[in-house]
Amino acid sequence: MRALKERLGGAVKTIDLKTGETLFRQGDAARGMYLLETGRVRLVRHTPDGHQVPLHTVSPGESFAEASLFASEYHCDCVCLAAARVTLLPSCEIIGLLRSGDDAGLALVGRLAAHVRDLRARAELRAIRDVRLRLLSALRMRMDAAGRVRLQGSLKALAAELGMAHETLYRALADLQRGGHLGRHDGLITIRKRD
Amino acid sequence: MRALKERLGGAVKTIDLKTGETLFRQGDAARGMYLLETGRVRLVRHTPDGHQVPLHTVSPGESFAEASLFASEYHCDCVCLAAARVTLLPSCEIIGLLRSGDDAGLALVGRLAAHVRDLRARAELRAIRDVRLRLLSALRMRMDAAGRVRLQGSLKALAAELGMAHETLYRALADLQRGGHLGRHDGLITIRKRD
DNA sequence: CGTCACATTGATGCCTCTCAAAGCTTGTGG
DNA sequence: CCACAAGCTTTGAGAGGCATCAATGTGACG
Repeated sequence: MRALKERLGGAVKTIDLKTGETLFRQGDAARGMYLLETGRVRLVRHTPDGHQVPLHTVSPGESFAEASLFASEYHCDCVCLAAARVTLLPSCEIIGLLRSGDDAGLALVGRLAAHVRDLRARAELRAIRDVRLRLLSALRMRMDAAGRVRLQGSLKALAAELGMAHETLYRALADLQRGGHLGRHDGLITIRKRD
Repeated sequence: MRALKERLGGAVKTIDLKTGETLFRQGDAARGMYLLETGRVRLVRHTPDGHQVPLHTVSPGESFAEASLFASEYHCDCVCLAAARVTLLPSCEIIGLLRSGDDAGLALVGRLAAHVRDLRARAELRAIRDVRLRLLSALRMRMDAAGRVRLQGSLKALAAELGMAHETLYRALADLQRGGHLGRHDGLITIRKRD
């Protein structure tokens, strides 16, 4: 990501957004893809009858609007949820990079492919109905070889990511602990092996 | 798509599948991406608790398993829904094409980007808890300018895609119809405008 | 004409959301 | 150094919604 930005050098452009501001609208000519440096933005699509369909909420460090690299116009609105700084990577520069066969371009393709895999993994996780199994699967995906998980953020944030109420997550965690599936010690979760 | 195949020339390989056959399974060594010539195949992941997560249903002319280009093994199953003919495009050939900056490689990147967009849209849909709203949003995303939706597959398949029991979808559809949100006539669904 | 998959509706039970309250941790300001 | 606020963690009780089981109707297809 950084490499891509550096490779493009002066062609990138930094934009600051205030809460509620719109970066681009559905139908606007596509200028390129973006990197979210700080803050939070949301991609929203409008249906013909005026309703809104939220597509994605972007967190810092993520790229977004990659699909617009190959489109003539944006297919959704991008609105700012919390004061943000974004970097614009112009389509033509990116495409030039790809056309040149530059490694940074190849790396971008790899990231896109990884993105697809990651999104599919999340879809799988969310499809698990039972919250205990869902939580356990999520933890298994994050654990090291010894079965230990050190959570990055709060349990509450994890609950939101897994699509459950935070109370439900606490209860599920307690249940799994009672059932001997995992142990907890000051923020470190240890997952017991199962067959 | 055709361009990609022609560019690779003799490196491609044609495979015929019967209904129910499996092209590859989760964990198989990745050989490359595929092009669906005729028929229909589906990408499916299996969750630990035995549920299926349909990731994507491929129609003729589409490419699939692009993400496996940069992975050592496939991360989902590919099963044949209707007798199909597919073309295998080996990873190493494709990567060579990308490195050369060929237009066909560029088009591939565009498809990957579109895939990301599609998966995000699905994720956002599944995040809607109320089944009626979820169904309505899904229909809104598929309707034309006049608010009409002609479903591709069965309602049962749509239910699986939206992550709900098929009975629940029928009931939700009936509810929405009773509430005047939509109308149905021999397979065609018309969505009423709302303020 | 039988079989199979989809479509539809009913009844029931459980799981998760929601509201509520209390303990715990962290940070901040007086 | 204390007191207070704010956010996370945890547990309880209740209500509602969706999955599940079950049964029937329907259309396609061989």
